[in-house]
Amino acid sequence: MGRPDEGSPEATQAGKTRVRDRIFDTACELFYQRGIHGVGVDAIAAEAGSNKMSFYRSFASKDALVTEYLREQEREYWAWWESAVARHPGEPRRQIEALFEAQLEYASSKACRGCALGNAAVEITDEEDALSNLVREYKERVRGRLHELARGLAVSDPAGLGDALMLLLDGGYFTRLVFPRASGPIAAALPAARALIDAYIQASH
Amino acid sequence: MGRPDEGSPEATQAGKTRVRDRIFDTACELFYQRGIHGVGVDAIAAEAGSNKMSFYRSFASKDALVTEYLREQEREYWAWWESAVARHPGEPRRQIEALFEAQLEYASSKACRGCALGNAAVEITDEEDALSNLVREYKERVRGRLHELARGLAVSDPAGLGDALMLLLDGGYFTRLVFPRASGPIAAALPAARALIDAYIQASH
DNA sequence: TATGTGAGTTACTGGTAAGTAACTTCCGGT
DNA sequence: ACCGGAAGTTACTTACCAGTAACTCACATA
Repeated sequence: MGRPDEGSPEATQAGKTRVRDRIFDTACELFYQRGIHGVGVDAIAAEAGSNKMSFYRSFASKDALVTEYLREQEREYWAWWESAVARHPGEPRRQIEALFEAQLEYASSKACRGCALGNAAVEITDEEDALSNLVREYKERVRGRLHELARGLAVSDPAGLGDALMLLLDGGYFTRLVFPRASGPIAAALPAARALIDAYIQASH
Repeated sequence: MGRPDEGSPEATQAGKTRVRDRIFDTACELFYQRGIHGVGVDAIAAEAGSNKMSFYRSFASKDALVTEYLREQEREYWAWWESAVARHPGEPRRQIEALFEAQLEYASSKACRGCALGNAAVEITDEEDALSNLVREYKERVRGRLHELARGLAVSDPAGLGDALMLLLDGGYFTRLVFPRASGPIAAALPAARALIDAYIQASH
């Protein structure tokens, strides 16, 4: 039945290949596209060419899967961030611009449904929830990184600039849910970021 | 059982007081706080001190209720907008600032859960859906109004400025879901908007 | 007093979702 | 040939949710 290739037959950690991974990848895809509450484990398992029992052999609960999903999204996000930023080491201004360029490029793809973690925050309504904390910590890290980048510029209010950049970034993700591809206001994010940087630099004499 | 007061006993339009309205108000509250998919009609009716049957006497379906909810949210949003803008007629710059001031004030309240319509866009996953169109049209109207305001300023790229302002606004709503009250980046929106306006004006000679 | 209407109550259908039980099948290594 | 584990299958429980049926109650008005 067209099994995918089988790499190392190690029985250690790499042995947990296939089914679990197939299910997980499918879950990530579906959670992102249809929302966490919008897709059940049955649908996930079926879409992965498996079934519910195999699902529960790999995951303790749907909640556990969602947790892993969010962690994976964060991992991918930082990889994306790192790869954008790595092109201009030691040049915070270029790094910020690269982030906005990369965001626009990503937003232009059809599969883009905005920010996975941010979207989750809409669905996760209980603020005491572990998932809520996960999202919160992620957003705080993003904020911290932007503050850091802003601190690399010669501005007197790096926190203000970093926060402003975060608003542009998240505003882009949020509006992308409604405006297809790059037809929405997200296309204005990069020039706005540039203008903001200049303005905050000038305001610092 | 503690019935609320009864005003005009008109049998015309004002006669549809009470239950339907109680249910509707409760629904708006719950949809906003817990999400559209996060609350059932049973819970709404019960919370309104009524029951499911009375609910279905007033609303054709949950979907119909959700539609009305979104329309009501949009109505309230424009009322909010108008009241902020009305304080500075003929002064687009002050009007924009007033919007950001009002947003920050609103975001500082505990009940704030960001943008109701935008949040709905996260939950409504089917782009062909009537609700999707409702949200899309709303966001397009907001964008149009911001373009309009920007056109009132002496800038060569009003669309760019309007879009940038929309990103700040929506970024504020989006991040508000995660950061309590005004502790998040939303506090930086007003100064950033001011800086952007100045920058776009200066860029136009 | 009759009557209609708005509203509450109970109980149901049908569907979907999370999670479990018990069994079978396939396959790789010994 | 045997065994163990990983995966598939069927069927179940429990719970929730949208929507409906049939009935009752309170009451305001003509």
